[in-house]
Amino acid sequence: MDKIDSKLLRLLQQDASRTNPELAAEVGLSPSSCLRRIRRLHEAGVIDRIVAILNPAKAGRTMKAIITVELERHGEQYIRRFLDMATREPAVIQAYSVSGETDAILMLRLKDMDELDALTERLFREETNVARYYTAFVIRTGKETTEIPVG
Amino acid sequence: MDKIDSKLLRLLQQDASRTNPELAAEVGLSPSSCLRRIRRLHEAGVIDRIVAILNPAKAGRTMKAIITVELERHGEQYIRRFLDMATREPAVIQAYSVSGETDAILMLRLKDMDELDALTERLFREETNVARYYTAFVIRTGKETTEIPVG
DNA sequence: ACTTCTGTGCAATAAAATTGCATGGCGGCG
DNA sequence: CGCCGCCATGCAATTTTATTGCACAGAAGT
Repeated sequence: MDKIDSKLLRLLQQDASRTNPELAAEVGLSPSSCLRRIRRLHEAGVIDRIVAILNPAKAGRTMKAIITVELERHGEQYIRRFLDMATREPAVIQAYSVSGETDAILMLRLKDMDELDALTERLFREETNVARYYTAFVIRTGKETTEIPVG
Repeated sequence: MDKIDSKLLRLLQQDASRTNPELAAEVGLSPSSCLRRIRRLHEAGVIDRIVAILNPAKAGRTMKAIITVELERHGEQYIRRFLDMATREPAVIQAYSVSGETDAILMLRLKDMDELDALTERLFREETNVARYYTAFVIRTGKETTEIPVG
């Protein structure tokens, strides 16, 4: 993981559609060497995967909501059960168990209110062990990146 | 946006490193047609970008934290100012202004506690107009996808 | 029924990815 | 201090993929 690797990671996190010769030129290597480094980063698991990021509005998912959840019983197995249930929902794009007052935080990507209604109905009925939950709607997105600082 | 487009979007959201001939076979099209569809999705902005997703642990950013923020003065311009400031922090990977009790929610990707300390020092000093903030550390990640449900 | 538009497959061409091989730098060891 | 081995690099050859022109077929509209 030298300087060149870091630069490659930064570039690929910003735009992985670039061709190898382009990347090679950017970091000052020959295409073959550059390719081998990228492959090595893949194999080492530093690069987990390459994905397409959609424009939510144009993909028909305009609403975003963040729900903080407090459970009734806080045992590890209960939290796990709730997280598993939340994870199965396609609209849930992030699901975490967290420290502090709240037990879990969910990030949702929704089409409309009806979808939220149906989802909360499924996740927060009595037998799901949820004591309280707070729904916050995203008004403005200041930043939303998949980029992790490297180096 | 027919069935084939949706399938392409699903596939590309899961793995955009696939070659065009592979994708074409998956959706039952010739490579050239498939490529043209993908290009069209790009041009239409449905596909925003192609990025590499790193393994946070292997990239040296193991900690994740979520901070909910309440501002002292809630005016639009204050919220905007705070969001802008948060956005400039590389460790902040998501920054939203939200409805409800809290004004903003930040998602952080951190190397260690020192980094968090330094960051809170910068973001939550007196003149930043923050009344209260709650830091929740992510204990377990149940789900974390960039995939938006399509179709 | 005719025209038009749009998407498709095929084939040719250009570009990129992949691999073998030889070279050179760098660190460890004698 | 010099020798040896290791690893990354660049070059070149080969395979694979991306790209584009072209003609055709189906759907929609006139």
